[in-house]
Amino acid sequence: MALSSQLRRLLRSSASVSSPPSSILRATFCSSPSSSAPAPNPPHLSSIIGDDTEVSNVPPLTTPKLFISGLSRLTTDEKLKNTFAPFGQLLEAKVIADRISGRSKGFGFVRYATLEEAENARQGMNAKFLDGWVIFVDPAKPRQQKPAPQPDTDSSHTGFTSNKTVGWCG
DNA sequence: GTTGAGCGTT
Repeated sequence: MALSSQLRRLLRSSASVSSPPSSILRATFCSSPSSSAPAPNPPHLSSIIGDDTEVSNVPPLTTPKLFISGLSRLTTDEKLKNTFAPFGQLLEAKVIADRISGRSKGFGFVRYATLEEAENARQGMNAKFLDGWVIFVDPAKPRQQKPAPQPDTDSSHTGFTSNKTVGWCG
């Protein structure tokens, strides 16, 4: 069954999904009654505890491209597109599949026109169900650039190719 | 025929 493996996957990343009990964190900040501590730099508790912002404060996205992970292997591009379409204008929606086997790798990318749409889709579809699997929406990292910039064609015009292997005297 | 870590074929 897919549920068991999904549960295992959820257990792995439970740190970023489950909201930790705030009572424990607040208890940590309770200063001990021992007044021996001079506390030369009293911090503003309001800035530490914060408002209602949970520990996983969602920072604004810096890219309209989103990385969708946890996809079902049956989920395809269109399903992804239809799922993320209501959140904004999709410029791209693709499920990455292995070119050899042709099957999905279980993750994909969606790109919106603006950051707001991406933010909306992220907060709307993160840790939600798609094809029976819990998907995760995260900002995508810039794709691998071109590997070989090819600075110049060396050893083409000089003719100085060290063909002879340098043999170590050792 | 699916068994699950992670960032793409152009």
